Amino acid sequence: MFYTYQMEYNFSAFEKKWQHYWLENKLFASEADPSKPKFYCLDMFPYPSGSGLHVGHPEGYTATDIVCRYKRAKGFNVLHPMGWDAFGLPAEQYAIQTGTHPAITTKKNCDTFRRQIQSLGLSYDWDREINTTDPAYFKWTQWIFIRLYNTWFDTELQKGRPINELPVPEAVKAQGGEAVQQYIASKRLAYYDNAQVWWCNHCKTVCANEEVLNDGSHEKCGTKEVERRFLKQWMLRIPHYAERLLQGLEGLDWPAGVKDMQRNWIGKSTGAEVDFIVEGLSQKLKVYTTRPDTLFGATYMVVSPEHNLVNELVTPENMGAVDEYIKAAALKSDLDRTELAKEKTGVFTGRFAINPLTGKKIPIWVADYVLMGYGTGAIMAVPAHDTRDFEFAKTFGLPIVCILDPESAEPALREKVLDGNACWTEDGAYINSANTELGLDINGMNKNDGIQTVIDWLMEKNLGKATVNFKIRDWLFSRQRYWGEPFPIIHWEDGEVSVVEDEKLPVKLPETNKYHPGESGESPLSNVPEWLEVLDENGRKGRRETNTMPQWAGSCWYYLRFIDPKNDKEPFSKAKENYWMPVDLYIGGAEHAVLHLLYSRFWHKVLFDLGIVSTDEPYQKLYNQGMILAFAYETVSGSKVPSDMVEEKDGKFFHTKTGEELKQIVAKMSKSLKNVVNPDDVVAKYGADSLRLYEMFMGPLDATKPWTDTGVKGVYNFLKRVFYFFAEPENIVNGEEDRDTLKVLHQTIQKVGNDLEDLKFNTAISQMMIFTNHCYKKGEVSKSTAETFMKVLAPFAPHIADELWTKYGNKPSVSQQPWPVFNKEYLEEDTFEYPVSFNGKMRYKLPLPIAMPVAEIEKAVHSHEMSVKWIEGKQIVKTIVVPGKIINVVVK
RNA sequence: GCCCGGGUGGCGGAAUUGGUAGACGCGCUGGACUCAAAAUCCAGUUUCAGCAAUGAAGUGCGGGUUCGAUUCCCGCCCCGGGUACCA
Repeated sequence: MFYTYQMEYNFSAFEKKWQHYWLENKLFASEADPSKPKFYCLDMFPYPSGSGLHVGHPEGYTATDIVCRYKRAKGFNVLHPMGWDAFGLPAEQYAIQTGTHPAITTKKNCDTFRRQIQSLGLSYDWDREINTTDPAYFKWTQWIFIRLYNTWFDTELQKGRPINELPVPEAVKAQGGEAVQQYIASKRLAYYDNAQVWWCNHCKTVCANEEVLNDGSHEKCGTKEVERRFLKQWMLRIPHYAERLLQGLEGLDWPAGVKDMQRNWIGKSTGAEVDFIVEGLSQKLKVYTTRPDTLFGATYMVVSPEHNLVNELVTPENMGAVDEYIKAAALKSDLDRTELAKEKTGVFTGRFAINPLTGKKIPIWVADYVLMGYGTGAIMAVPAHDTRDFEFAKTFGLPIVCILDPESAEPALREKVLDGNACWTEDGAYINSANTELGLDINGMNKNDGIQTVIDWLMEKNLGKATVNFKIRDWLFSRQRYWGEPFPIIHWEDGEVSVVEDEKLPVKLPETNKYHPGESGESPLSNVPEWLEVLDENGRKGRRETNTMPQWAGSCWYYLRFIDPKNDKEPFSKAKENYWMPVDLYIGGAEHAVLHLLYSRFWHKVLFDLGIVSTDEPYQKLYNQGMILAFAYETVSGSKVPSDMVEEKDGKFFHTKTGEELKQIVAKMSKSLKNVVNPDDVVAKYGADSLRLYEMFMGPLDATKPWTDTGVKGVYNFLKRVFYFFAEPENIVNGEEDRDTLKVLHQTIQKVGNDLEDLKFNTAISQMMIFTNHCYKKGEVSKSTAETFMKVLAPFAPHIADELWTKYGNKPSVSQQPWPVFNKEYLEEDTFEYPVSFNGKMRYKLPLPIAMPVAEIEKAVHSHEMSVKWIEGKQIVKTIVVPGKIINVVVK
């Protein structure tokens, strides 16, 4: 049925209708079907906060939704799920304040999020919705933890293996059962140990290294109340997978920046370990260096204050000073150490080591610029060629010996370096680097050859060996909180630690009304004796682990559960996993570039090694959506002014109270600036299609961009124009389509399709606007053209597309129609309007047959009346003709 | 400091492998419709000069390669993100 009069674009009259239709008819439900190509498209599932959706969420969700709708039209079997990463602190803090159980808050927040997401017309398969706080879900999180606990990493095979395959050395076996257990524990990927950890006094919990920002604040709460504590904690040996995690990046279609960040975080470095003889001590001092080639220039050594040889190294007369220094260093946090990086501190131990190459005595110092957690916690210092050592040597007047001539440096700098008055870390030619007695001479060599030669020599003389080091540390995996997955672990009174059997999972959270964590790191779970205390069949007493898992746990494997979310026999069916994995497109914020994505890759690789999943990597293509910002206002002095205190006059901004002129800036949306945009309001005012379209039209998906209400109005106008034109029966005619219209239509089919493959939504929308503008100029199009356009528009604005599609007498839904095939014939032209340039400047345009030979084109250009004034009095040097592109005449 | 991005009209942003700079949208200006307004439609809109035709300049700055550079190379400046004594 056609409209018989021009109707308003009354989106609210049909958006809800179509959303219900899609949902009720399960249009977007998908089942594994090996006969069809699959496409697994995933959003980073949200933490359902109490404040609801903000406009940043729909950005990524709309992008994936458009891709999914497009891929379905292209014949793919699409998996597109949504769920909730619902463990976390806010619900628990709320519980502490109000006594409301976090499960209640969480459910309410999830309901809000679901309602908001559904109001955007996103094509999720809601039958697959999951929630990390659901025992039916975290049963399997616990199950995976047990797998981690029961896995060791075989360095030789570079592969995780079941713990029962771990070869135990005879020497350990000889020491008895306890030693064997300890040995096994030392190899498990999950282990329980005393660790120096970050403790947040505000959150009353420990946090991962990764969660402490470099300004010393806690990522989760923003306070700077973090400090070091020693606590018994669960740790995961992610460094065992460092090399695999690094190598795995190679084949992934990820933003280069994210790969770089992961590489930096893993922090692989190659170098050598070198043993130094210490005067008057039987133990040798082992250092790690990436520059073994500079051994000739090592003039002193430094051990970190926590080094286990410090007490042996320090001589009686230096004991007092060293003790004092170590105590002071222990009180400093890593942050303090870093902040004071400008001024190096340290103290002499009184002991000397021998430089194996020069034979000279070199002093051993203790200094906190050497960290215990990296390498061996001791270094050889080469002040001439390491900036940190140089600063230290300058501060304490230690000798600086240049052993690498900076040939490429400017003469003045080179002079200073040679004299030991400047530091040089680049390449050059070695000097003072030979010891003929020991058979080593690298003088004249460059850095690369020098490093290799010295390493070979060290190996040969048994003084050291080539070594690889990683920055990445063990992952602190427990939190002293209530609202998290309980560990499936029991500590028995006899000291044994055991995991809960698979059949007894999940270990659920107990009911309690005391959510307060203890002052000294006991979890709220330790206040629930009936849950805490257990007995085994022999009457042995045990206590459950009271820590809970960090929020990262649930998100480490959720993409796998989406594949088979209702399975209560196993985490997911092997066959389905085999069909759907890997995730083909994963879109989310760049803030997860390291933590979530690295943790998740780690778990996945373990599961892969154990044969539980079929791919080595979980996410094939990753894309980060940019942040959506808002305009904000500040005074000349830089203080921010809330948006409701600002008025605009002639493009300038003024304070409503003081009249002061204000500067418009771009900032994050915040309650205090009163510039937060709520998607619900946008949907109410302009409709879901407008919100979707605007989010995509703002700019490239990965760009950071400011929200403007006039921008929303822009795409809303576009949709109105679409509606007015395509809902008007007089505009839609029967019969053959006009050639011009076919051309623009097929350009649009092609451009939109290509842009979607590249995630270039903004230019795709622009092309649809061009098509619509063309239709207005023409005044009418054929029914077939209108229907084709609806198929192209449908992924972006599915409600209006289905509304118009059915008005043409078609059965719903247009989203089940195949993507239109573009026909190249319509795009071909027999003439091309050449831009004619003289010396590279475009001067006029000349339409010529596309098939015209180059020689004739030249003739036509040279003889053209417009060319006269550019050629007159000059000589034509040459004429460049690129057929179908440009003509450039070079004159002199 | 180091590693990634990015600087294009009044604004958001377009420009295959180097080939018409400013698509599309916002805003603005003018016109149509209207008693009027809103809505809608049509036209114009990089800057400067000119009534116009047209000309000159122009993609952060300075050089270079090229018939031709937003695109490639060298040296800077600014903005955003990450990271930071990792030997």
